[in-house]
Amino acid sequence: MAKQDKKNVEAITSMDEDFAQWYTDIVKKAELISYTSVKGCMVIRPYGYAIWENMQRILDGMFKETGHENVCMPMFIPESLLQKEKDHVEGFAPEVAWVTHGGNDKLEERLCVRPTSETLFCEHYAQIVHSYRDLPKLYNQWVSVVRWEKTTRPFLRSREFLWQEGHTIHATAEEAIEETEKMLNVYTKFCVDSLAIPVVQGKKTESDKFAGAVSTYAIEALMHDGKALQAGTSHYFGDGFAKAFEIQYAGKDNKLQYPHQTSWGVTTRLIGAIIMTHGDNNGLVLPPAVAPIQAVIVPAAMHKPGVLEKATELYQQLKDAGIRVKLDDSENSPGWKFAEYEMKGVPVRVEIGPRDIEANQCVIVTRHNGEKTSISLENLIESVHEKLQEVHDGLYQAALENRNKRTYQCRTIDEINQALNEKGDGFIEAMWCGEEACEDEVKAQTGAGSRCIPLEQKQISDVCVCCGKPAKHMVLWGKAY
RNA sequence: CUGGGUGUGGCGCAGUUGGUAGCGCGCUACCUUGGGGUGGUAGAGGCCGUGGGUUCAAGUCCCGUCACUCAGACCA
Repeated sequence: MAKQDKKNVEAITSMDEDFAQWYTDIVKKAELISYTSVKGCMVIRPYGYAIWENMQRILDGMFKETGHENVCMPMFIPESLLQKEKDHVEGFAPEVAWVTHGGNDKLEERLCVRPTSETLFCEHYAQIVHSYRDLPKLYNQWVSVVRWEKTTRPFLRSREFLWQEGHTIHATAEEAIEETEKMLNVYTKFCVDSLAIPVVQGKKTESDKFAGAVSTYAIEALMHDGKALQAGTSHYFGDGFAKAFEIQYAGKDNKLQYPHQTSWGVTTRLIGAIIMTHGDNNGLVLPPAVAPIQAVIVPAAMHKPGVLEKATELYQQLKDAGIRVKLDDSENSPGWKFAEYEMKGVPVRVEIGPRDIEANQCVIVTRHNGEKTSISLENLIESVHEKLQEVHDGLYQAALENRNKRTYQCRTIDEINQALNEKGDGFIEAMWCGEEACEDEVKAQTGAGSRCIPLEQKQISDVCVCCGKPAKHMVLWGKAY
């Protein structure tokens, strides 16, 4: 038994036993991050950063395709600038970091380290937008921001995190609303096609929307343990920021008017979403589209004549075919390598040894289900492509099944508590009257807060789950990260 | 911010009534190894998060402080 079993158990805490500890084990043992001496600030190690680079590459392509340009704003915001939009500053003030000194001299006005860059974009738009001909501006930036969080967790809630923030400005409200919806769809497509994570699109309730927004849209994902994670947001600002920052343009009719704005973002939190959606007790499981290594070649008996040569040949073939492949010819035993790359979530493993070479074949193992297949070396490239697709589809299906299994439709608060207690945490679909008091009451009594008002509505009942008055929307509720 | 846990070689841990540190993994060298963390021999490596206190004597007791972590409240 026991040797392997024991070592595996020691390597990582079981997710059923302690999900939070399992998560922490994975981020450390898969070498995604390392802690630093500043609370909430982490080193994203090469393997973790490579995942982010792949996400960036894919998303950036999607942004460019929808007409966006990249820019880069400074990281400091003067206090007076942050103050200009009232709701915005109230929302962010409690968690900003301040720069008060330059060298030894106290600054005239303190500078905040950007928690988000709406104010900087607005200041800039006021300078460059004068005519309807200047619109729209479709900007995006890839930067880090700082929010002084109290409780921190790697990827899920760190004090500094990497993200992209899109900021666009349009002549009309219609255009801006269309942009908001378009980017929500871009995020959805990215999560489904690249991360194999199913998401629910919805609108945030008044109490939950972004500080300064008219409306906030979000995609919500359900983690393996039944907790919800906000995976991306897209905000419609109307002309509120434009008015606060005095951005005006002359229309075709030569009348001055206020433009309409949006912003949208996803962060390195998506790496946390991948871990908690696809990971298992052997470690990380990465969706092929963003896996730094898509296939790893493990030679068996690699010092026997011809083995390493053959393995190198396979490596070159796969590499030439555009697959991110690694040949591990280190002195570690094959078994050690198997466990290592499982921990790191490599989607496909290719085993090649003397027996295989003799039969002109190799063994392919898929990470998500451990299935082993012998395939002819003639079909190596096609087979690996097929297997990568299989992993992606398998991951998406499993995540979808978990979500469906953990989505409960409830008519009363008692039903919510019953569902959560009997079946475990998950999404609750229940009706809502639209009153904030009821929203708060549901959370107080069940622990499940409102995640969003799904764009795809269902009629669970006619009355509010809390007060019994006529319902306005179906809300998706859940305990959140 | 509230409440719990933890801080001892690179990592994970032990350290009994206070007497000046021990184990496993990893690491280095050599040998061994055919398919799920291969086996062996010999080495290197720590003043116990940090500041103070009690004591003849502190990893061990007391106070402070910092960090990590877990559960809440808040947020991407």
